[in-house]
This record gives sequence, C-alpha cells and structure tokens, in this order.
Amino acid sequence: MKPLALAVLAYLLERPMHPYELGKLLRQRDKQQSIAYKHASLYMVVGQLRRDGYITEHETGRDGQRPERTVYRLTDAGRAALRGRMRELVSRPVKEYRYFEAALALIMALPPAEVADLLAQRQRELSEQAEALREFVAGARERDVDRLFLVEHEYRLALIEAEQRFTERFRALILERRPDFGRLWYELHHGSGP
Amino acid sequence: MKPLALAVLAYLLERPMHPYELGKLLRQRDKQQSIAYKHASLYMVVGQLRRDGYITEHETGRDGQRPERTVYRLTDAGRAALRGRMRELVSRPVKEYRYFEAALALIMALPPAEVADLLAQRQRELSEQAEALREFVAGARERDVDRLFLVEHEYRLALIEAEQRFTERFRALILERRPDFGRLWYELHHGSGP
DNA sequence: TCTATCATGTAACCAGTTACATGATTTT
DNA sequence: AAAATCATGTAACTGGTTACATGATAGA
Repeated sequence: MKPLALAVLAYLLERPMHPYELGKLLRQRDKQQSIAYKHASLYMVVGQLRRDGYITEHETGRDGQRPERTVYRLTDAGRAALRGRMRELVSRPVKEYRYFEAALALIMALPPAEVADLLAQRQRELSEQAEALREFVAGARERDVDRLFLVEHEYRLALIEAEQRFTERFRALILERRPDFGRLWYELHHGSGP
Repeated sequence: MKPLALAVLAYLLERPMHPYELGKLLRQRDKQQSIAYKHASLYMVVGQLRRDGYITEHETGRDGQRPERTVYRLTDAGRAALRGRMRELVSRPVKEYRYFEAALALIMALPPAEVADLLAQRQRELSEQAEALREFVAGARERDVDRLFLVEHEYRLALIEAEQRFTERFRALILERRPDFGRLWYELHHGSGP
C-alpha cells in the first residue's frame, strides 16, 4: 500500500469523509510535503480501497448545487490493514532508490573538475533547503504546534544534513586528487575532457 | 529521465551494446543496488530512447542459434541529454518521498508505546544494514576496488547512519513523555488502547 | 537425457498522471 | 458582469510491472 492510500485510511479514522475533503485536510495539515499526490489520484485510490473492502460507502448526498458527493468510512478490514501497514513501515526500513544515488553510480560520465563544481552548487541548494525547513519548524513551534506534528519535517532535515556532510566530503575527496581515488576517472577526462 | 534510462546512455558511452548486455553489466557492477529495474523495463526504456532519438540501431545480427539481437549506440543528442541530465542530478537535490516519512506524518494512527517498540525494531534492522554495507565496502577495498566505484554505497551508508540517529532520538523523545510533546497522542491512546 | 538456469524477448495488465469538463463562489 | 478560482469529478494516455514464451547451455 502506497502512502496516499495509507493517508486516506488514517484520516478516515477520524471520521467519514468524501474524497475532496480528504485532499483538503492533507493540504491544510501540510502533508503534501511528505505524501505526494495529484488530485485525480485521490479518486483512484479511493476506488481501489473500496474495491479491496477497506472502505465503504457511508452516505451520498448533495450540498446545494454542488455535484453529488460520496462519503466513505473505514471498514474493520481497513482499520486492520492500516495498522498492519503502519507497523511495517515504522519497524522495517525499505530500500528506496534516490536519483542522486543513481547519479553517483554513473558519475564517471562527467569529468571530475565539473563534478566538483556541480557539488558546490548542490551544497548551496541543500543549505537553502535546510534553512527553509528550520524556519518552517521554528515558525510552527512559535505558534505552539506540538512537536509531534513536525516530526516528519525533522526527519527530512536530518537527512538533508547528512547529505550536506556527504556532499562536502565527496567534493573534498575529488579536489584532493589522492592517488588511490579515481585514477581511471582523471585519466579518462584528461586535461579538459573529450 | 529516470535512472535506468540514464544508465543505458551512460553505459553506451563505453561502446555499443544490446539490451541484454546492458543488463548484465549493470548486474556485474552491482548497480542494481542503486538503480532499480526489472528486466522487461530495459526493453521499454531502450525503445523510448530510440523513439526520442537518443540512441540508434548500430547493427543487428544473430549469434549462433540465439534470438536475433539489436545492438544500439548513442547519438549526439543522446550524449548531450546524458550530460545535461547528469549535471542536473548532481547539482540540484530533488525532493523525494520516502515511506518512512509518510508513516511519520501519520504516526498518530498507532499508539505511542507501540511506536517506541517498533522503532527499536527499526534500529536493529538499520544496524544490520549499516553493518552489511560496511562489510561490502571493506571487502571491495581489500580487492583493490577504487573508492570511486563505491561512492554510491558510501552515500547510502551516510543516509542510513543519519536515520539511525534520528530513530534513536525520536524513540527517546517518546519515552521521555515530556509535557510539550504529543499530549493529544498520549491521551488519544489512553492507557492501553482505543 | 532430464532438469535447471541462462539468454532473450513480447504481450497483457494496472496504476498513476495529464488533460478535459462544468457548475459555484469569490474577487475585481 | 467578467474573470478568476474553488469544488468536484471523469476519461484518455502512458509507463512500468507481471506474466508468458522459447531455444540454448550446463549440471546431475
């Protein structure tokens, strides 16, 4: 089960809702920063969850002249699935594939001197991101938001900081030109490069 | 452009190849640890790259009684696209969505006591992963593999270590039961459960 | 020689995205 | 009252995955 489906189940724990309402809540609570979704996916996911018996139609009505809306609620199976999946996600790290990792695996395709520059650029952007995140968290804390609601942002910050340190180390390693690092690489892009 | 497509272009930089050969190389060089792909995706990606003019048919022949194979090579456009995309990936961090982050964003769905246990379990698995990675890298270094070829693994290790530290801190925070953390959460799951 | 496993690819399926629609509010 | 934006959903497209095929070696 993907994050959006999980979010739908988790939010239906609070009360029955219709798809659009779920989306609004996710936005209001800043969850799109952690859970990606495109508006249309909500309807798809809701359809899947209904098909799989995790949610069921609660009522369907219309509010003024707005289009008809269907309100869904959790089933027992849905509650169980939510718990099971949450347990899994919290207790077991899953291997995820990052773009930067892929780029590192293919780094030989670029000349070392250029990579050093690109990494410097990355360091700048990472610093900006980290700073923005810190401000976001600090702002929320000033408005007395419980830290529990910010934990996912603190997690992202921790990862960004780790990436900053790695990027710095890697860049230094390239510039040092140690003899036991990247021999082939420096040779391949001899002088200024092919 | 996704990592697999990038890998195809990067490897065709070395010499023209047919799809299966690309896959073999990726396996041999342990790139599947950083670039996910399912065998059939190779053919799809190769088809897309051809369609987009980044690679072109180099020759097509048969080797013994094996099925006919088509060998592809890079075009100039392909070389340019590869460089452009690599530059982008190295110099600009892209927001990526992790499962654990999503779970944290919905953590209220589980009771705090249970979460503390699940986090302990996660810590154990992370330690194992980190240890396995360290051994993998150390083993390669002993066989005189250039550190450049291990950089993506060092990156993963750095992220895993950051996650270990975060997990530990978060778990401690839950167990401390500070009054400014998770009030609602502890109340919601009062005593032993809902 | 029978059974795995390698080598190589195609086809059908499914999930997620982009694009399309359309009435209701709100802003200018 | 025109323009913008909100609210709400459907439909078409596309990309990646799973499943299906099939001859060739290699091991038992």
